[in-house]
Amino acid sequence: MGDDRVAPTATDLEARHGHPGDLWRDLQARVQDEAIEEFSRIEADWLGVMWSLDAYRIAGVAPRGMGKTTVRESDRLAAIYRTKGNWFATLMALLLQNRTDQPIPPRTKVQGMSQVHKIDVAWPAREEDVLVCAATKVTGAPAYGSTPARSALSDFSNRRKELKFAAADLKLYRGDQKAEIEHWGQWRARTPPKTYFLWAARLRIGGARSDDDIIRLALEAQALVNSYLDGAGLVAWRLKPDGSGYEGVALPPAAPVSVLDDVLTQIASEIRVQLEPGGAPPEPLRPATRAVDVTRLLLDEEAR
DNA sequence: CGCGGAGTTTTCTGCTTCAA
DNA sequence: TTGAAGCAGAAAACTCCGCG
Repeated sequence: MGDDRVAPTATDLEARHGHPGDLWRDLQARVQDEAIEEFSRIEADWLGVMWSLDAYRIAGVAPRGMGKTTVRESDRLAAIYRTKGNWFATLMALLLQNRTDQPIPPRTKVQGMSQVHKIDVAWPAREEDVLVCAATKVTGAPAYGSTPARSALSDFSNRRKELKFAAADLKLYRGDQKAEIEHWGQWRARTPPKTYFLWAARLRIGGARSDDDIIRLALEAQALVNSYLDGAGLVAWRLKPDGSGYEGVALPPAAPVSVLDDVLTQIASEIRVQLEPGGAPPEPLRPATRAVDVTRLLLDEEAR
């Protein structure tokens, strides 16, 4: 994509790279219709969606028929681009639904100790006393215009804090009355919900800035597992050497975290273990007392 | 009681700023 | 140069409310 070339139009982009919204719809339909359970079976499709979306971003063109036309095109494109995280969350929920035969709607509200969280993947599908949670993230973006490529690790410190807070707040919801003095690691391991992190990352290669190293990503994910979470899975991709598309990047054999499908398997088996003999999820356990009266907090906030 | 539109809240990724 | 912190702006989800 030389700078001296005339900027491609939406028609050019669609002919060469497909339409990201259509590709996403097709992928979603395929996962549902074929009851697909493994991400590896659709990884190429996912990379195709990402490739198409990134092509539009690089060209500064908003995909046809997406977003509101009243919004300026650059803003609309940016907003559409930000939805890729929702697409990935939806995809993970669908795969897990197919693996468990349990309804798993994406982005459900779940009550934590101090506030309600919106959790990408939660089971059972209810607001209280959820037993299995997974947060998903999509990070990394190509360079466009004068903006340099964004590293897959950019902003990770913030995302990390959100993940830690959500995990701890959800576990604190039950308001454990035993209040025994015990090691943090033991408490978090035995206190529901189980929490997982599913990370999709576009690795930055070449250019003025340094490459993204998949080992670094894996170490960051592992640090979360060591301190807060029950598992983390990673899928990473990068530009093909000939620039014709994206290719998956394999985790090194000794990598501290797992590939996505391994963690999906882990989550699915955790769900299966907790199912009642009849195939229903256990009844929610309501805390006798809430450590924080959320209603009061909201009122205080509004009264400002 | 259900429907639909308007308004509000939450969440998303990435940009800017600042300091070490 | 790098990373922490805060913010931006739109989409999606949710809530509210009037109406028949």
